[in-house]
Amino acid sequence: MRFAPNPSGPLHLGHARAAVLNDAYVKRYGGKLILRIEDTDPARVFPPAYEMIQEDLRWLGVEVHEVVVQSSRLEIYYEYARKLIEAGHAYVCECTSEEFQKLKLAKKECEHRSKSVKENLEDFERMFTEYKEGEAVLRLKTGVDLRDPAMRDFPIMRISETPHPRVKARVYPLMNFSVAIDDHLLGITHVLRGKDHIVNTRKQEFIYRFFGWRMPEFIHYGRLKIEGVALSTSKIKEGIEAGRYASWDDASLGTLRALARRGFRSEAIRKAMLEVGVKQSDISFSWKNLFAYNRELIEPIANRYFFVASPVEVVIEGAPEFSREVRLHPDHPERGSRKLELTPEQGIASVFIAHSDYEKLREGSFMRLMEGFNIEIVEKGKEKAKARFHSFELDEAKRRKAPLIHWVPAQENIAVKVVKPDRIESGVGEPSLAKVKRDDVVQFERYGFARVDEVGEGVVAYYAHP
RNA sequence: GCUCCGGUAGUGUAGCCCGGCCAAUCAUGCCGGCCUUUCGAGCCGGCGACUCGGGUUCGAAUCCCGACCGGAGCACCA
Repeated sequence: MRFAPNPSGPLHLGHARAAVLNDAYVKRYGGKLILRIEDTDPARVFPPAYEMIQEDLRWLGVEVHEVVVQSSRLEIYYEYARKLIEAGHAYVCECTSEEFQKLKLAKKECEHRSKSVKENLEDFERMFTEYKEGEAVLRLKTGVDLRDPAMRDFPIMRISETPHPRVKARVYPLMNFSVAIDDHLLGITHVLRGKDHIVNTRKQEFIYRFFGWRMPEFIHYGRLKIEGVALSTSKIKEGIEAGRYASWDDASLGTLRALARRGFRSEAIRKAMLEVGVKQSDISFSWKNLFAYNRELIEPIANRYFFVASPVEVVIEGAPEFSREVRLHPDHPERGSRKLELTPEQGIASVFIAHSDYEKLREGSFMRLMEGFNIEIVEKGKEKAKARFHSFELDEAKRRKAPLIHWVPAQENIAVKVVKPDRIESGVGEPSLAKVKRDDVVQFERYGFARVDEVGEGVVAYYAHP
């Protein structure tokens, strides 16, 4: 089998489906998976992508047995093109695409179709020397009166004068030609790809027939619609150049490296893609499903911390001296604990709570600072509230169905920035966050899971999901 | 317009080829409960679908026809 991306950028969720599914078939039934990089359109080649694609596949756990780069195989395509011309199955056409389209729709042959083999062979060589880009293509003689206009004498070789980063060339095979030649020569027995290739499969069938080759088995799966992310590699590239995205792993992108940066595990992505399968109907991919799979994987490893987004100050009168060890993970005492502390001065201490919690408070509200104690709101201002210490007992809070709210001491805390797909949220985190390391996946209680991306003055975390 | 494909709960999926064991599977989601010092995890319960209309048949999610809806392709991109 094969996975055949364009080297126009790193892999995204759409590629992951093709890669994972092909990999899964190979692992299940035995065989070989070839990574074939299809770089026959010099205009769309992004040089770093050759390496990025392989990195992404390794991350995904896709086992590649062989790597083939099409630009290294141009001579092979030329050779088979000549064979086709010699057999009278192809001709060099000088029509412009508009002219040919008109003829094609009218089921009319163009004047170049009736040239002799000799003339065609000569003209083909001229594509390497004389013709300019757009002046000539090599067409396959499939018939101009075929039912499907798309099938009629489609082109298989063209000229591009855009320099190619890997090779010096000007004549390139078109996708349907190089794919058919390679699939056969590389011994591909099963092709698993998106249904946007169904028409291509029928085109490639002509080439197989002309050479008398046996067709591989084809499986086409439907489109994957993913809410809210840009998947088109060319659009992402534009966005990066225009400054809308910081890089290929910008939190708002659907690239695999963006997901990895946010703390997604490749196993979760594999599972989601395997679950989606190879149905030919289109599907709306739901993030919630992927979140659930990922949560299952990271929940056991993510230590808990308090992070307060958009902090608002609450001043507590009569606050007790308070210090307490709390588990880093409720189910894993062996992982140790973190210390929550509050040191009042003259009976007054101040904490930050999240703006979203603050909004729900009223004067007289009774609430509990998680892992701490119960307080009562005395006075609520716009940006600050006054509260009074009430009691220590958790039971009291439960009995009164008080909200349990996470908090951070106002005097001692760490600046935290959480980068989410749609915005960056700033806030403060508890002092023990000083101990987290880059790449740790943590859970900010009552907020969500995130991966630590940067530690220094403060902490920068990339948000994964709730 | 032309060529081709597909339609099972909010989402994904099993079942369809080989009709009965399907008043339809599993997961996720949502709602509720228990537990828990998270809106997390776990446990328990609930919600929720065969697009519609004909036909064949003793019997249809499954076979046939039509309608409707959705999608893909019709490039000198892959």
